Amino acid sequence: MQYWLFKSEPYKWSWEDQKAEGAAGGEWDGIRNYQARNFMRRMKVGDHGFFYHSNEGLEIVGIVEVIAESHPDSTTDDPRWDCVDVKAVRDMPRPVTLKEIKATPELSEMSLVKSMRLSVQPVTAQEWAIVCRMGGL
DNA sequence: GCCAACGTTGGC
DNA sequence: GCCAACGTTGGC
Repeated sequence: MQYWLFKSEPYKWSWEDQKAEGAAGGEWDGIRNYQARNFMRRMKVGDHGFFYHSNEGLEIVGIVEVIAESHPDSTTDDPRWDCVDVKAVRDMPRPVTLKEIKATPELSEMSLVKSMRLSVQPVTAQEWAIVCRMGGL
């Protein structure tokens, strides 16, 4: 099982929107960045990811699960772009803010801190555990 | 709304 | 294949 982090600007696609899709979930589409796409290609069904609100919020608000592996992104005809499907699993009991993450030495190597523009990124098992604890899980 | 960081594009 | 110009992201 691998862990990931998915970023979204809440006014485009929010955690509420994600939850509204329910168990059926939906495509994590619109990614037009090779690095982010390559991470999605490595995802397996059952992998978990954090759902992060960028621009507004700046916090991890929930947990999603990968429910379909990489396939063509239906929002483009360009064959370069693939995406996975994800569904909402649960809210973070207490959202974990970027500020808190930056203030935590054990999380200083997170992509969220080091590669701030990467919209889909890997999270280590250790980072996952720390953030979950901070979020009240 | 600004602007720094950084990824992408395209001319050479 | 380099690199300048350009566009986008995302924190502040």
